[in-house]
Amino acid sequence: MKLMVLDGNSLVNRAYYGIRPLTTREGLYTHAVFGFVTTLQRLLEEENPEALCVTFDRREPTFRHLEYEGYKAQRKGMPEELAVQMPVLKEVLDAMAIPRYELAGYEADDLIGTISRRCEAAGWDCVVVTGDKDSLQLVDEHTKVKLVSTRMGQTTTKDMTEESFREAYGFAPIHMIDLKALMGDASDNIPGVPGVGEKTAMALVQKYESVEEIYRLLPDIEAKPAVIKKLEAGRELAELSYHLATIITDAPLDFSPEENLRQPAKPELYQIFLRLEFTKLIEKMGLTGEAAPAAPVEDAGAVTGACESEIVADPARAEELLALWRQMPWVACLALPGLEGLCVEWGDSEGGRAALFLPNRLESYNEFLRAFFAGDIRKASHEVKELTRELLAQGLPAKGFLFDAALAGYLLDATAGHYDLNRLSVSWLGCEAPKPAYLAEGTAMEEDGEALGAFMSHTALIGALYEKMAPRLEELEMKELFETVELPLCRVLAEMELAGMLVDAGALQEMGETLSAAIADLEQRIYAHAGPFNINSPKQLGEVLFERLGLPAYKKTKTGYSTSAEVLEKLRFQHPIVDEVLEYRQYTKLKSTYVDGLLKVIGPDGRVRTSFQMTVTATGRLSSTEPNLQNIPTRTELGSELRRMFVAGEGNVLVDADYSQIELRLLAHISGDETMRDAFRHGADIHAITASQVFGVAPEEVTGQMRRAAKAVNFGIVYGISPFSLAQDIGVTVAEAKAYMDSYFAKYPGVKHYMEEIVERAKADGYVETLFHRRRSLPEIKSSNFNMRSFGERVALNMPIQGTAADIIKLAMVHVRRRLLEERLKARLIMQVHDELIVECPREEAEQVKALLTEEMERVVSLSVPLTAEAHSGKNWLEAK
DNA sequence: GGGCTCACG
DNA sequence: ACGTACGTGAGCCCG
Repeated sequence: MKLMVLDGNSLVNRAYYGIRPLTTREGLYTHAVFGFVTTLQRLLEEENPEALCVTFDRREPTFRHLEYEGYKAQRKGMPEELAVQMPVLKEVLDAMAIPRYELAGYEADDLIGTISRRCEAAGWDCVVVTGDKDSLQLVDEHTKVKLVSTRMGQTTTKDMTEESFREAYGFAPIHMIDLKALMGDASDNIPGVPGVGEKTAMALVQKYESVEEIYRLLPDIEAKPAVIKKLEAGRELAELSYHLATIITDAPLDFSPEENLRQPAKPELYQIFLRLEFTKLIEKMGLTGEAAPAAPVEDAGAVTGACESEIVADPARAEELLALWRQMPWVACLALPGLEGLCVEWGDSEGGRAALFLPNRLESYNEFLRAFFAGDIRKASHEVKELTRELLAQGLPAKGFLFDAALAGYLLDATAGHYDLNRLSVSWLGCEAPKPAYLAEGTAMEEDGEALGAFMSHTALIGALYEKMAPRLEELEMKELFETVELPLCRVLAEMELAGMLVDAGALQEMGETLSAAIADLEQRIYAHAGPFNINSPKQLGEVLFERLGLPAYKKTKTGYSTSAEVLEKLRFQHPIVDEVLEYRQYTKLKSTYVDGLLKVIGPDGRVRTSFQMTVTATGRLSSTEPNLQNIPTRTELGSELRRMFVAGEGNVLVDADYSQIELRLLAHISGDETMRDAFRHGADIHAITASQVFGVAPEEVTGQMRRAAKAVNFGIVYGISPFSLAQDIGVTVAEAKAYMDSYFAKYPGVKHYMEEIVERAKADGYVETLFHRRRSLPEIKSSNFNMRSFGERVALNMPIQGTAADIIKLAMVHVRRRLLEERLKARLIMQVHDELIVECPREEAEQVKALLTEEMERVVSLSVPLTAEAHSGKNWLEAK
């Protein structure tokens, strides 16, 4: 029989510091609990013990504090963000039916010592799990210690048995106490012998095993005279430390191993995990809600109100309802994929009402949709961009949306990650949405009561969400952003997605063949140096470069040598294989990601259609998937050839317009720095100006080198760079980089002031926002963890700038679309790449479109510096740049 | 599925 | 001393 005992305090600390915050709802910290539970799951799989328990420290002083007032004196209390998670963790453990032990006057360690000895007495084996090496003294024939460590977000465990301990340390585990008695322990403030460090202590214990023995033989031991002197002087402290370092094994604990046999989790675990939004864990552990007793959260019906429902089969009834809805302030609606059904929900004096429309039940289904989406009925829905795309694809109108629950969820918490109806309902309504049975494969809605019910409940939830979220949007001053930017953008993006970009498949194919030949050639040349291996495998490549060929390895990753371009660049002149690998990498990237990747998704009409994601980025930018058209190469000449493959249709051209230096202009505007503002007002080359300022030379004396460095500083500032990273980026020493930054801040004091102020404000408010009030909450900025806090500070600097730029181009897109329609142009927006818009239009419209684009882009907002855009046209994307 | 690498703004 | 730039998505390897 085997019992596993966890050091609760030690493990929760590892979990807290080990992983990045996964905040669920604003201000609710859960990641340490999450980390603890995932680690526990893994440990259980690994060890599969029959019994399990957890021990915790108590706040009360222990004998160690009483006997030595310095004990753990310098140790700071638990950070607030962790402290608030402790009761949650205990609640989770209780729900998992895992016994936990704590005892006033004893540390978790002492309870573990006691438990391990009781196990042994009962003939059980014991596995101690902790991150603390102190417990190693408990290791013996029946007790092993699993040491948990967290590096770079990765949790690893190391088993220490009697044997492996002896191998690592060269003495028996029990003498860990002696080691600590000699060398002390800074983290617990145990003194040890002054002047004796780890090395000396190790050597002594390896030779003499115990403190007692050392002092018995003193002064005739094998050690330097100085050491012997120190030992003599430090005898009392060594004995005290020995006492402090000894883990208690006979605490008066009410414990016997059989009471800790593993038991199934209690049903409330599901509810707790749901509340904490541990959806992954719910899935992994196979928890279900059915097992839950009277739920602490309400069910959807209670929130959305009882619902009277009908399936509408009579065209006259449909007309009647349409007329009714036109009179109402709003209704909620949800469509099935492919518009294979529509549910509409509204409220009257009786309560909730729902009507269901299905193509095979209502003869006039299509006409009904046409009327419903014509624009005179105000609709709240979910994922309006997707719905709009379906409607437009079927030639139907898509007007009159006043709310999108997913978009609202995103604006209210841009880092939540997912905005499906269940998540939103849990966060905003405190209820669970039924499983979307209507999305199951092969569901015939009419016969499937469960599917119908879920579909209607979901529609009702949209209404409830609207009522809950709309006031909140208003409170946070995001109503305008929502109504004038995000919602109208759904239509713009849906049209862009449907339009797609025309790709010259033949030319792309040809480029692929050229690349294949070059790749094959490089492959042979690389093999000639090193024999055949998989060049695409960083592991194999690392072995070849750094072991077989003996090149110096500058950098390591978690799993081995780094073979990144950054590392290879440094090795270029040491072996010809390096350049070949770099070239090979470049070609294979182009071939597999772009040539093959794009060829795979070209539609029958020769066009590729991306999906724009509106709810992904933390800053408000869009993202592009399947395929990602926002990362088509441009930085290298060969790569930019790919842009030649994106062409305009017959008789058309592409017009490409991009904002010039939008982020730096926003920095100038937001920070109010006069020097930077003046530079932009005078239309100067900002990087050259910065260079002349930073390096203290006349503008005409700025060299290319200086301008490059200044450009890197300019960009770096926007990201909250450190001198170290700037040095890395531009290849100077850290001191030089620091000097550049210092003179930068001296020349642009407004920028420096902004950086300090925004961080301070973010700390006070817990969030940052853009000029248009788009918000990102920043719980990490108050963290006591240096890395987490630093990350928060950089985000605080960057988000208002990147996010405002995103707001601006989104608004420009809405305006551009409107103008193109107003001016009755055939031109259509087809692409957006963060600061760049692409329009496809008949050749004759090109000049007008260029003017229209720059005009609309520039007049979105009036800043204290000019906001400028430039437009070009051409037969393909490369030419239009 | 996570890690590495690399493409973009 | 810490560990070292913001925001993304995709392909490949490997366990």
